[in-house]
Amino acid sequence: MKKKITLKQIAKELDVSVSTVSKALSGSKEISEDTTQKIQAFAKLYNYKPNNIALSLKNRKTKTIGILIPEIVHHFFSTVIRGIERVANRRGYNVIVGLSNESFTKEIINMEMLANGSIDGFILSISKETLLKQDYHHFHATINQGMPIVMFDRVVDEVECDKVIVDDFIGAVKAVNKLIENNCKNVALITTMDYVSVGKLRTQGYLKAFEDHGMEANPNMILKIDDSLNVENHLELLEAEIAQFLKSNPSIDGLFAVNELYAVTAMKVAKKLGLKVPDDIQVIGFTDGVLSKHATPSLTTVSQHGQKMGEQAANLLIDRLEAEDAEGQQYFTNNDEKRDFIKLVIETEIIERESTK
Amino acid sequence: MKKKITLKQIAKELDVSVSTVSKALSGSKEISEDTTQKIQAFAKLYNYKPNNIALSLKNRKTKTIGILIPEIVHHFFSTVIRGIERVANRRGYNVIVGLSNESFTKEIINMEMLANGSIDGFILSISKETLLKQDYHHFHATINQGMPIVMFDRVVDEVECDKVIVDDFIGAVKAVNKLIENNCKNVALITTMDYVSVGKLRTQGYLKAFEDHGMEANPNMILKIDDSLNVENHLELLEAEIAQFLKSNPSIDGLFAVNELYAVTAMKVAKKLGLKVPDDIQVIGFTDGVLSKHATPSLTTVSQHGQKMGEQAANLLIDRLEAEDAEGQQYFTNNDEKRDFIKLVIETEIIERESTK
DNA sequence: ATTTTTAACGAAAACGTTTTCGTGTTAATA
DNA sequence: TATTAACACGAAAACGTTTTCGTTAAAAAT
Repeated sequence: MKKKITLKQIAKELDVSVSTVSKALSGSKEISEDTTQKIQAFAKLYNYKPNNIALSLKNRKTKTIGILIPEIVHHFFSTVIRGIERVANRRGYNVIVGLSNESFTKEIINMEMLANGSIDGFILSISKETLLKQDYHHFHATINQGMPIVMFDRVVDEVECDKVIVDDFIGAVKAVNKLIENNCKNVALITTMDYVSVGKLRTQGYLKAFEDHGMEANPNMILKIDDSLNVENHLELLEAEIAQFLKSNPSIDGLFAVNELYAVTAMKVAKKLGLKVPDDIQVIGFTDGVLSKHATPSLTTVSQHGQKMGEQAANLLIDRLEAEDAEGQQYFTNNDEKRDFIKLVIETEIIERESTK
Repeated sequence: MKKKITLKQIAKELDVSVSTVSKALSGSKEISEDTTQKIQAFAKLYNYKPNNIALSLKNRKTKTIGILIPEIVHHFFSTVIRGIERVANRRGYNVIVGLSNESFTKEIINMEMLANGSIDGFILSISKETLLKQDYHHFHATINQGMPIVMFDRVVDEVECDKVIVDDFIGAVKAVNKLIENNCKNVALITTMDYVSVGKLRTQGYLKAFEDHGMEANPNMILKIDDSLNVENHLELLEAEIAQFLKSNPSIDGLFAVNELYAVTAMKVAKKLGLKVPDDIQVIGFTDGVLSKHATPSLTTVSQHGQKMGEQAANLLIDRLEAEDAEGQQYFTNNDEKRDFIKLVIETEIIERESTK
């Protein structure tokens, strides 16, 4: 068991100083060719690699970025992570993951755990509980400590930072427009409670589409699901609620759901009620995940391009980190002139499949 | 923008030495009550938190564990991560994630990137390409450097380390047994190429079940999919292959697939061919993911308990890390008496749904 | 009154790097 | 020959901690 070798050990072994070894390895021409060769050979032989922690301490930057998301067993979030990891890796960064589990407290604990030097910046999506409480002090606190944050998907105006979101509003408009143009006379909506910002926006998009067509939305055609109780484990409840909804609104011939689970479940329920998809009822969901792709019939969805979101978020963060860097060199500044924060909007795209005509 | 405060700054501010501050904060009774109080108050006021990197360097351990998996947009792997994160967090560890993307090279790069001090140990699942190449030198190398590895799911005998796997073999046997006992006369198998160890084991389980029932397996009833080309993006190909398979074997009335995608796709194809599930053909998959749960009909599957695997893996790793620790204290040893490596087997469980009778 | 103990604190090393600034030797210049 | 320049290297500081070992002054014991 050969423990990793350090500069000091190389130095002792070769009877030179630590500084000489360091310089030789970085190819400084301060060191003679002979010694350089000797040292490099030795280092290669013992597979020397500089210790990351020591470098982090010295450089006061860790080259790792922290991801903080509500849940990882979730197609959308995992695609975002994949996107982040991709550009992070390409740009020489590592990625450390924290899970809030939709809990306010766990979000805070995780942030504090990571904010103490372990990472250079955050990429996060706010937990539902935090959204509900509207308590954002922990975000402000870490930003004030000089640690940049990039928020994605579930963002909030109260926090000043870079953001990357999907145009939930327009996406919803497009989806509902499509249904209306496909000759649906009664387009219903299945959505979440309003405190989840994205649910709210998608609902507004639904309403806007009606308005654009000079139609009036019927409140009875809107089903709000309370997903405070974990839906995944209470599928029957969800199904029952949707069945009830569909039965009491038999005229529904088009359906827009704010996530794919609702959409797929609705299709399932519709089929059980003897409705044909898409002949009797057309369905569009939001979030293009596995379910949409593999459902029967496969589901037309509004794609969020999670991976792209992740990539953009990572680029935003790293850009800012490296800008700070360069800046710090020049004038050691407390320039409080508010730097502009960027809000990137990723365009949605409707992926047409079998659940619409 | 208040940058994080350090011991040194506190010391200067309060006109004491750094050591005094450190001791006071840790409640050492070497320091008088007065000064302790003063220092603690000041520290709390400025929200002092020790710098993790500095601690890591000093203690020569980072309290973070590295996860290296082939893919993250994958229900099984993300449940495993969730499990790891759960116990890691509970036991005071962080989690850093690397993605190999099923690539041998990326696996190596990622390992090297993390092995240089960033983490205390690995939890990983081997990439397909590595499995194919059968080149495990990078695992041996990092183990030799004294960094423990725990492998899960895709493991390999050639590497000596802790492992946690699912009883793929028995799981498959159970599944096929169930089909046979449900009166299927011709149970088919859809599997992967043999180099993916789990696919191989599940195939063997299929064969064993036949043997147990005194039946002979028919090679024509086994479809081996070459998933070297990314199946997710070539769904039509997969469907075509399965359709061809089902058509040329019309007697099939039971089907076991080594993953849920194959199973769900097979159900889809079967339905298109006019077969009723489960009346004409019963289907069981492996891996209990979203697809299984939400397919219509919902899919009976062999559950792998990914979260549990993750939890166990994390516990194994941390146990070993902390054992090393305690040991290192006592005798500064190169005790090469081989420490026993543990291989945990997580029991599978058949989750019955609508695709079987 | 002298020695010993105790209390309260500080100096310095160590973890593994990089980098700045010397410093001594040799070679080139005046 | 005396001065300067170039070369090759080492010492030390710094990043932020913790911990060991002094050290000083006061309190206790002799």
